[in-house]
Amino acid sequence: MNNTSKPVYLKLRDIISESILDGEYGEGDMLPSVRAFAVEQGANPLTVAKAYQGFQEDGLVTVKRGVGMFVATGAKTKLRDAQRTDFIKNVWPPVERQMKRLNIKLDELLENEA
Amino acid sequence: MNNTSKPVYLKLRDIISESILDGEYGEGDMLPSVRAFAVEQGANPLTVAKAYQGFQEDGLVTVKRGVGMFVATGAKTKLRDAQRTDFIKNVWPPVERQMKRLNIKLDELLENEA
DNA sequence: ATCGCTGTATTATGGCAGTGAAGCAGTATG
DNA sequence: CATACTGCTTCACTGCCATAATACAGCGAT
Repeated sequence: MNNTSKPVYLKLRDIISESILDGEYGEGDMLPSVRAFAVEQGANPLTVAKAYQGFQEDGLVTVKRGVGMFVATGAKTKLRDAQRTDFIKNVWPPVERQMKRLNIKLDELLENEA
Repeated sequence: MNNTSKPVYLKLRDIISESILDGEYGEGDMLPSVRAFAVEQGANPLTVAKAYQGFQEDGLVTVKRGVGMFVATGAKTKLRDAQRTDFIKNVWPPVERQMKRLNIKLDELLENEA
């Protein structure tokens, strides 16, 4: 499948991103600890740490060693902008190319839902 | 990048797919030999063979041992249908989900080209 | 039959990514 | 200081990808 073949740490990264974007974790909130999140997701603590690592490199979370990881100020906006840019630059172009090549119209895609 | 991180044999597979879809290799035409295509693409013959292997398993190419590999009858349609199904089932849904989450409208995407 | 092309199988090697187990290091609280 | 939480570092295992050298097997033309 598409989701099955994806590395765990990337899937975790997506879960966290979505949680922040959806407001489940507001700015200043503490994220679940590495171990807690690992148990919750049935993953290895180290794998969770690897997922978290990317966020702190991007300045989306603030790390207080010995305390926890907190959603940085402006993280939601920053994350949204980054994902929008990535989508428009990297995700959409190949999708559009494939649609053209296969002659898939937007109509066919939008019918499939209410 | 997106293209750089992709395994070589998958990239080769894509190149061949596009060539067939675009009619560069018509039905009945012989595909480049493993060794020739390897030189052309700067890859290893074995890697090319691995790329070709998937096509014969899907019945898209006919193998004449000692002669070469030929585009099967109906391959173009078959390939097109398979890719359309895959696109609609596996590619589009996550794209659409992300567009909703990031509030990206189709208008923004379609402006960027003539 | 021989030569030159075709695809295929075998085995081995190097590199890299993902995952995992244990232990180290920092901080708050008592 | 002791405890219990936090993140983080180190070492090792696994599997996949790519490459390589070599050999084998089928076909066509000379």
